[in-house]
Amino acid sequence: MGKTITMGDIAKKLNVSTVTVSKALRDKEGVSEEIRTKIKEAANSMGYRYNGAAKSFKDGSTCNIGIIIAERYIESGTSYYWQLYKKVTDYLMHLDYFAVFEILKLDDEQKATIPKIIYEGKVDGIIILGQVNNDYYRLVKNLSVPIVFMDFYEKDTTQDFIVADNFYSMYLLTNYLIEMGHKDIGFIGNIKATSSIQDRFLGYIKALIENDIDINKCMKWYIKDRKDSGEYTSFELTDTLPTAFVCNCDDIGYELINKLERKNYNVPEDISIVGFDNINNLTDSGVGITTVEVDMKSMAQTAVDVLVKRINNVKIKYGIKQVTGKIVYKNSVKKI
Amino acid sequence: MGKTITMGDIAKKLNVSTVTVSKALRDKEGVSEEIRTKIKEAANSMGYRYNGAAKSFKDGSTCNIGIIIAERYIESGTSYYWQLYKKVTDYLMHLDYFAVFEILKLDDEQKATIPKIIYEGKVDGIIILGQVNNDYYRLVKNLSVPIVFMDFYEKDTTQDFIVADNFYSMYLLTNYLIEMGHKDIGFIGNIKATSSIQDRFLGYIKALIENDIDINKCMKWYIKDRKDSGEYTSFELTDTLPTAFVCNCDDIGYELINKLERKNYNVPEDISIVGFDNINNLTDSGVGITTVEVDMKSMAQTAVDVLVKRINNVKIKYGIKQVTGKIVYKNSVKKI
DNA sequence: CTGAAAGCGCTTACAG
DNA sequence: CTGAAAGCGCTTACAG
Repeated sequence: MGKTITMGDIAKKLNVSTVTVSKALRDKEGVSEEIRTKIKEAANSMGYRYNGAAKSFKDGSTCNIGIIIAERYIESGTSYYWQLYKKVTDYLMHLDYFAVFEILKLDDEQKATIPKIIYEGKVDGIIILGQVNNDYYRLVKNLSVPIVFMDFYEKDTTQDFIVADNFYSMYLLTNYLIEMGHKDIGFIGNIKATSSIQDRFLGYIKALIENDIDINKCMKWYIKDRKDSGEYTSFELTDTLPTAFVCNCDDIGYELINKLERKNYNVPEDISIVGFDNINNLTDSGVGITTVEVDMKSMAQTAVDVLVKRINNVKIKYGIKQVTGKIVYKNSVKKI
Repeated sequence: MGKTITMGDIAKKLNVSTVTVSKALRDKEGVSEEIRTKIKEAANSMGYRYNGAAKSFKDGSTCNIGIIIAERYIESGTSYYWQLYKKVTDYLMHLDYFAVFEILKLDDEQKATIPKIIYEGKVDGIIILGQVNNDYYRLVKNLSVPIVFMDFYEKDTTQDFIVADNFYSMYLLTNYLIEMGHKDIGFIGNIKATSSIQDRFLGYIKALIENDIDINKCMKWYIKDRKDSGEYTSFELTDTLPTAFVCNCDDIGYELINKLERKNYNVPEDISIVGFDNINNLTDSGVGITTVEVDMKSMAQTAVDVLVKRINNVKIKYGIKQVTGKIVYKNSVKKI
């Protein structure tokens, strides 16, 4: 291949300065339209290619944001995280940043290996999508670039966490069940697995407490759907059943309906169900789960806005930002 | 923030040369272990951050690959393209490249706007994932960086296309149906929507021809599941039904089973079904569709390998590369 | 093993 | 509107 064409080459050919070429090509002011046109034409015909690295080098910023997602969150075809990832990327581009993607391997997480995008100095900041283990968390939070954590948080007031308002949303949703006459309400999830599940659980408990419902009784219907490590396991129904279940997510909710229907319980006639996430499934029997829809767009924008401010050294408070979701009513709850 | 620490700063502090610092930090030979250690420690304590842009600038390559996916392919939570994207990224990182993601908006596709990653000179090459419209295709294929197209092709022998072996796989799968005694076999898909669907259709037709099955008869059971533009539409069953359906993809296959079950036809007892993609669903009635699993990993690696060769000016032949999939037998076909 | 020198292609700040 | 000069932080190729 021939040698690379630079702005200097165009300048020489047209007998103008490199500065003028730069202004013309990058649509900056300070060039007459006539010369600008001539320069753009020359650039085209000479096969000029803009060198982004030179610019990044010059002004000391890559305009790249790294997005790190642990592999386990994106192994299945369906994943909430892909949608979040997409919305983050969308908004980044809107602000003239680029998304550089890194998949965090289990091994690198456990050994707390420094991310390649950092080691290679590829990005101005990082967004970590989804909870990571403690060692890895400690590694990345001490990195030399700003970082924002999404969809989980730690007890650390000097970092930025963007999460859905799990606690409050599930509190509202459980209250709704109670208003519909339910008092025997189980919970499905593993409250040690993630901060999100735990907070949803606590919102559920708060609603029980406020309504003088016996928590110990309801705990008989606490069913674990995954290991503490987050890995899914198949779960069994309890011997007796409550009149309603709060599921930590819709996926599990639909699985629950399946299990119930096979034992000839119908939803919502026999048992009511609420979930979280608003995945747009329907069972074959036509049941859609009443659920919470997380405002992913707003989460994505908040995360990016915070990160960009950190990069630009805008002083803002550290801490958790909770993004409020909305309840989506379907047909999985019956008034009793 | 203080000023940026450079290799030069470390060098000055330790009374060595910048060259030595560079060698030490980048794990190159030519430094004694003693000095290397000292340099690494100093880098740490001084808060040094490697400047990837400087390196890119210096050696004229960004080590970034752009991945472009049209927004319409990733709007739903579930998408084949996310998995392909993930595998491409995985392999890129394995080769020390980074993935820069760009979502192609419908508007930019229709107006054939130059990709931002190109305009900003961010990448050494591009992979386009999924079929794009003709104007956009013509734009990008004339860009100044190497480009590889995945999951579709055009009649253009001077470009690189990596596709699944749609034709041959569907030919095999249809033959299997015929071996199981089926002669009345319908097809669901829109053969004008994408090259993949069209080729699957042609593989199906080939099997019919070879087995002297009346094509015109089978065409009575050709059902369109989407518009020519690719947008999904809901479809109706034909008045009479064949004994088997070839579905252009599993998603549609599961939708078909749903429709059939609501009309009290059972799969595979009354009607057999085959699909494509091997999405790991099961109907509530416990049916899994016999299908083709595309070797996504191999597709991803092939695409990346070709692109990297183009970037390095390795002379290889242009054209289509078809990656063979495998048939996955489940329980949606009955011998009749 | 160690290092002096040159250069990658842009942009900024300033002068005319 | 136009442009001369300086400099961003590395790495390569070579000499000692």
